Amino acid sequence: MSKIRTRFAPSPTGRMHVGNLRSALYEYLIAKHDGGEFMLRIEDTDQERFVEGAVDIIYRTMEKTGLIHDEGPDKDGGFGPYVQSERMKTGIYMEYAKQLVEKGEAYYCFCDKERLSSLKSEVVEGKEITVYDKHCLGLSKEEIEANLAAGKPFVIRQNIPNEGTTTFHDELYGDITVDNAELDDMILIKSDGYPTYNFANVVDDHTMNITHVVRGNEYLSSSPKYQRLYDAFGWESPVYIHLPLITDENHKKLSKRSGHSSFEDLIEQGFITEAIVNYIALLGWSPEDNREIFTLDELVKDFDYHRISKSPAVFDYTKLKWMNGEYIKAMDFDAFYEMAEPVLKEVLKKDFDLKKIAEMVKTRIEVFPDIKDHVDFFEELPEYDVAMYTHKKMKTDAVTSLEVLEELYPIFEALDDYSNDSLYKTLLEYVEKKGCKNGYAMWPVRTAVSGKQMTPAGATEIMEILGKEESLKRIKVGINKLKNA
RNA sequence: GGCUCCUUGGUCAAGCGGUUAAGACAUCGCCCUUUCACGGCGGUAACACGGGUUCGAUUCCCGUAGGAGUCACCA
Repeated sequence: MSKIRTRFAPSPTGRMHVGNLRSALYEYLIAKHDGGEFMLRIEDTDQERFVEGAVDIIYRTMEKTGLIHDEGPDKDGGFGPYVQSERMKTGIYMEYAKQLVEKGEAYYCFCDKERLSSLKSEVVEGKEITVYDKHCLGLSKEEIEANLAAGKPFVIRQNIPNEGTTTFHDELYGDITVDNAELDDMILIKSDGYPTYNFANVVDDHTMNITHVVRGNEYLSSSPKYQRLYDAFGWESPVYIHLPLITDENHKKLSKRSGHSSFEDLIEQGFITEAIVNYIALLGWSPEDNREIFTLDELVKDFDYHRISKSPAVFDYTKLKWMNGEYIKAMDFDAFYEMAEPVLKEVLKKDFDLKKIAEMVKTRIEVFPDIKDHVDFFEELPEYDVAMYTHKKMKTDAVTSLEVLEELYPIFEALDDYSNDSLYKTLLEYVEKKGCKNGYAMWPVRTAVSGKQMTPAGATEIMEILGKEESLKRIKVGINKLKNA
């Protein structure tokens, strides 16, 4: 068998949807696992939905995620042009459409919007469902010529018989058969001369030698029509691989409303590219072993498309966050700091040792914005409740937070070396003298000095960062709080 | 509504006729500790239902139910 060739064929309409990104990933993986070729084709046949700059988003995302194409608009591999609007200028689509007309597999249609909307239609769940009545199929050659000569706008429709069935084969779903009567005569060429996605897709996949057509499950129901097109042309059909849908927590197709439906959304929310790629690879596919953390190269090596699942997968934001956390923990410190620094600077305006703080926080966050909540107390002591001084494990009242803080205050006041080592030593000495467990001293100090339930470091580490003056000030605040309680 | 697809814990999922039905996230508990967090250990939790086929069904077949997708001069 010849080399596998897959393609990613997005339309430039905005951000990169995670469903699209996963399609691109799988298309890349399927080709690369087999040493094949991965191609990028821009499907911009919809003039109205075209968004300025969207093509750049596509390039940028592909490069960032490492899904490097072998051929594309910017990399000619001999099958160009790779942009459909440019391909159209070569006349390819019209040419093939006319071929179909010759064969009786397609026909000109001059029906206008009014007639179309007067067709028997049914409204189901707010959607209008109309089936074209083949009205123009009955036009004589003369009538067609006359209409064309008169410059009457037209479309070209696929001619699907009302009888019989059509079957196509999907690698994952097997043979799927539908009654032809279910299939509408879809438009191949629009009145503006552009091909529809449906038609351009088939023509391009064939003329660009695509061997494996990998796409979302939402195309499953229109695939029989595409199959008929291949058959009508007498072309060998490609291997079809339809991917299970990615849904939101309500099991509906992931939409923009979810707030994390695009790659850009996720990047803005502080996720790492590698983690995103890794996570979506596992939405609909699993390896033979139990591994979950994969680099792109490792995925290429392990990816067997026969293991792609058929049922839809919920996009689990929580698990993505966990995975992102794993990636952050595995990052080397310099790379981490580079990404953490801007976030730290957002909340920390005073003169702190940011690197030290970054180190504290590295193993505790899942996404970068988490940093803020972990470190904001350094900047300013938050309002906190005295109740935080009572710890559930400190049942005994033998040693109270108040007495600890009051006794410790003068000790810390007398201390000049505010390094963590020195502070810690001092605290331990106190504990020993006092004859209580470490926690009875550590807990109130940490609380006083941070005002937080949860901190990225222990009491003395925090004091070191804060410095003597601020530390004492905060302990004083704590003492007052406890006195007034 | 027609058509098509899907159905293992809350979520991702392994399983492909015989298993104590993996693992991960989440959740809960315990341990550790500068008594939080991080980390370690453990627990709770699933084969949608009903018929077949079979010595034996989570696994194969058929129904039912539920869910989803699709039905554009959008892709």
